[in-house]
Amino acid sequence: MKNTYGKTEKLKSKIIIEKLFTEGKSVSAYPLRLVYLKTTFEDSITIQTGVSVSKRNFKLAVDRNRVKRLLREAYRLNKNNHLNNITSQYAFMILYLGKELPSYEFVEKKVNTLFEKFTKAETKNS
RNA sequence: CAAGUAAAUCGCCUUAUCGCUAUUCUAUUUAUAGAGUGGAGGAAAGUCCGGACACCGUAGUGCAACAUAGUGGUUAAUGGCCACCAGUCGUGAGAUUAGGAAAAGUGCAACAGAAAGUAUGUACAGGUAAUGCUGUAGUGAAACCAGGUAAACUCUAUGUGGUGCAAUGCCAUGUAUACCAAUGCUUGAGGGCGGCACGCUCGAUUGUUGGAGGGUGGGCAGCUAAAGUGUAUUAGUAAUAAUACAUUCAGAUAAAUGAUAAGGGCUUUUUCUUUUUAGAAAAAGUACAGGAUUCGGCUUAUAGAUUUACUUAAAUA
Repeated sequence: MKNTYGKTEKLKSKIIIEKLFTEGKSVSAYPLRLVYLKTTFEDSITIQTGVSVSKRNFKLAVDRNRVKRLLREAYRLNKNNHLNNITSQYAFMILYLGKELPSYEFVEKKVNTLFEKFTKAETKNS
């Protein structure tokens, strides 16, 4: 698996997103929160991931874009460390709950702890 | 030189690694790989004006509402822009304007003054049967057939149909012409028509409104070659227009243009060297801000840098 984050890996379907927020479980590592749900996709992709930043916390579009880019980048570079062994299909949504612009280093660290928590929670369940 | 005024321009760069998006070519396992080429702004912002484009029935009359307000020009169009005149501010270069009408009406008016209008006081003079009946003095910008004020109502002139690409057209998927309540069928419910009235018009075999509920919530077109951009010449004081040549320059949709590392610019501060110009080192900073149908303006935000034209009374050198 390469360090890519292309079109097919992005979570786009409105139905799944709605379902994700109503039925999904979550783990958090402040200021990040991961909402996830076991679903089935039509494509052969195992995981689809989206990224979201509240308009309330970041008024300017420039800042929102910046945070989303950082989150995507951290996910792209670190997903193989955590998600290679997953067999069933998942929908992910990563939320940024903070109010200040973070540095990349910080985001990367938090994403790693976030996925560690996630794998722990899921292995316990199954 | 310094301090200013106006106009215009730019607004970080390079390399490496890992990525994103559109598209072209090649290969095949037909959705993946490889290679190539595009990929945010001067304001993309606010959504304040005006157009293009699309639909609503080519959209009537009156009232209301809103906008504009010297003269001329410019444009697809404007409430924008340009030129000139006038007022105000500044030594000046320039800046700025709320620049139509007070003999249509209503309202308002500091200080002074008896009084600023349904008022007539005081002193003196004149006059009468009698009386602020007449004149002068006094206050004030203004004292009665008079003025001021329209960033007060108002009047006048001119203009404005509405809704916005979530418009609109098509394809796919899927369902409920079911249930409950109210009301109506030519003696007309309700809609079209924007705020009201008139007027016009559609209208019931599946009517209309409300309740509760079911389904979709995907894709394609619209969607980027245009009042386009650059250069030059000509006309014009200018806004702008015409001609010639060159050029193709984002199309995403939980929404692409990024991340990391290294180096270099630029600015400021401190320290050191030097007669000065300047040089070296360290630290900090490097703005405002992200397309969403599109174009022309306006408004607001913006670290820092550059260019051109012009001004300077007083003070200082």
